[in-house]
Amino acid sequence: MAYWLMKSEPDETSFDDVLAAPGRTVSWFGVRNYQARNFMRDAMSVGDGVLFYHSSCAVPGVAGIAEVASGPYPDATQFDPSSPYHDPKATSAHPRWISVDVRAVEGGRYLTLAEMRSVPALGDMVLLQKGSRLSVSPVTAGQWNAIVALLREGQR
DNA sequence: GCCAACGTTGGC
DNA sequence: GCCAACGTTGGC
Repeated sequence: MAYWLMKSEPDETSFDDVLAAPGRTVSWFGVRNYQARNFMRDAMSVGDGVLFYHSSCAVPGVAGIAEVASGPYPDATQFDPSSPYHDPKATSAHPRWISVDVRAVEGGRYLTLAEMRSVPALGDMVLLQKGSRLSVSPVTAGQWNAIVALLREGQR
């Protein structure tokens, strides 16, 4: 079992939006970076743990725990000329970008990026490296356990 | 809104 | 295949 951190802009899709979605599941579309795509296509498995991260917002941080709920399939928005994620070089015969389904598992308190930076056990996280801007990044088991413990602090 | 860092594009 | 120019990301 592997662990991942996936970034979403909460104005577009927040963790609460996923909790409210049918089956608590959404399609993760719009990834347009090859490294992030390759993680999703080649390394993710159904059941992998996902830290749901809110980016490009007033207070970035981890909003909850989710899981990978499907294998990879073509991202429909790449074929849609009216979508901001449209890719004119992608065809249905040769799709370039993929999606996976993500299911919300558990909320928690909001763990801010600033707090994550203060936790020594998280110092090696890909997310926290200088210049890192991958929208999908791997998380080690140790990092995962530390973050899950922090998310559960003060929760009933 | 700024800007550092990174990724992509395209001329050569 | 190099690399300058440009575009994007994302925290602050």
